[in-house]
Amino acid sequence: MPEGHSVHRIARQFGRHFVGRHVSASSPQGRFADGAAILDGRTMSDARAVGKQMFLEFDDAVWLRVHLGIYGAWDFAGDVRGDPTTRAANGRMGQTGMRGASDDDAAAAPTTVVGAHEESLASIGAPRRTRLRMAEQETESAVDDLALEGFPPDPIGAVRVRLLTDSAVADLRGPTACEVLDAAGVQQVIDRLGPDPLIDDAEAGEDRMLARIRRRRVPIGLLLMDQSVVSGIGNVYRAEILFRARLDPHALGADLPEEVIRGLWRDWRYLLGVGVDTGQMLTMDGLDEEARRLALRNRADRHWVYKREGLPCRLCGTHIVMELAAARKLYHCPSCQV
DNA sequence: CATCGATGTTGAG
DNA sequence: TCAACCTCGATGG
Repeated sequence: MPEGHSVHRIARQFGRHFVGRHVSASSPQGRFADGAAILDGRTMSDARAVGKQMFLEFDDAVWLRVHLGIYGAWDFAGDVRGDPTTRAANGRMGQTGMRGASDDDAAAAPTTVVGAHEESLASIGAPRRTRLRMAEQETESAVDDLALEGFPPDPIGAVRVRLLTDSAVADLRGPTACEVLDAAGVQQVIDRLGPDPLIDDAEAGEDRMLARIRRRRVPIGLLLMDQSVVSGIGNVYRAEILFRARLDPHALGADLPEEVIRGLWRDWRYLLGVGVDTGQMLTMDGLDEEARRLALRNRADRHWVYKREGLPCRLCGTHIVMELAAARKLYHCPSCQV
């Protein structure tokens, strides 16, 4: 459910708090008991994201591949304070913003309350925990509850995998993929993926995406979602990138001018960077500051076209159109995007 | 309480 | 092309 930016942030979180640490692995839910047994007791040696795929490496080149799919979520807790990425990785990464528990929500959580309480918890030697699910829960009582909880906290819900160090815990629930692989298996997965702006060299990645789009007589709206064409773009970024390019989703890849395709790659690279830095899918930087502030206030209405079916286009007033494309909702402005 | 839907992918037909 | 997978907050009764 998270698009590429979230997965990169999760990998960063593992890199900061788990890599180099001895890890206890378990499957509280039971569905990954065999895999957890393989990982248990090893030291994590690397954490990498490619597009929406994440790979955690353990001793002896044993890898865990995780794909969150549409429901999946990592829930971090423990001594992870002082980490600028913490709040983004906290909470249920991957839930929709509408349901209040996305990385966007977590990233938007006020930092003052959290910091103050963590400070006091540390000073009394109590277990520290920074699981914060949504800004709305950051009340006095909610934080007091945190203080009463021990470490590690009991798993909440159906936890497929729990990775635990002496001071941090990560719970995985609802992934579409969760499997142990060897190095060759990891390479096989990566080989099937298109370029990722945060992994591939800028020029080489751009050329690769260009080549993969130009030889296909397939609508660009579908190609951007194809992870073998370019990695990490999901339904939100697809709609927003196409609007930002004023590009008709139905235009065929093979018909697009080279410079247009290169522009798509560069915009994706830019948006991904912003997303990784902020934990939010900020796609409206073209708006004037006041309009942007108003739009961001309501998280259900913070994009150019995504989920804005029937609403007036922010630029021309034409009703935004939604259609199903390959069973996914595709939004665009029929007037601006030609 | 039941049902719906979601930032996704796979594989059967 | 479409159902299945999988989880849970939101929604409606």
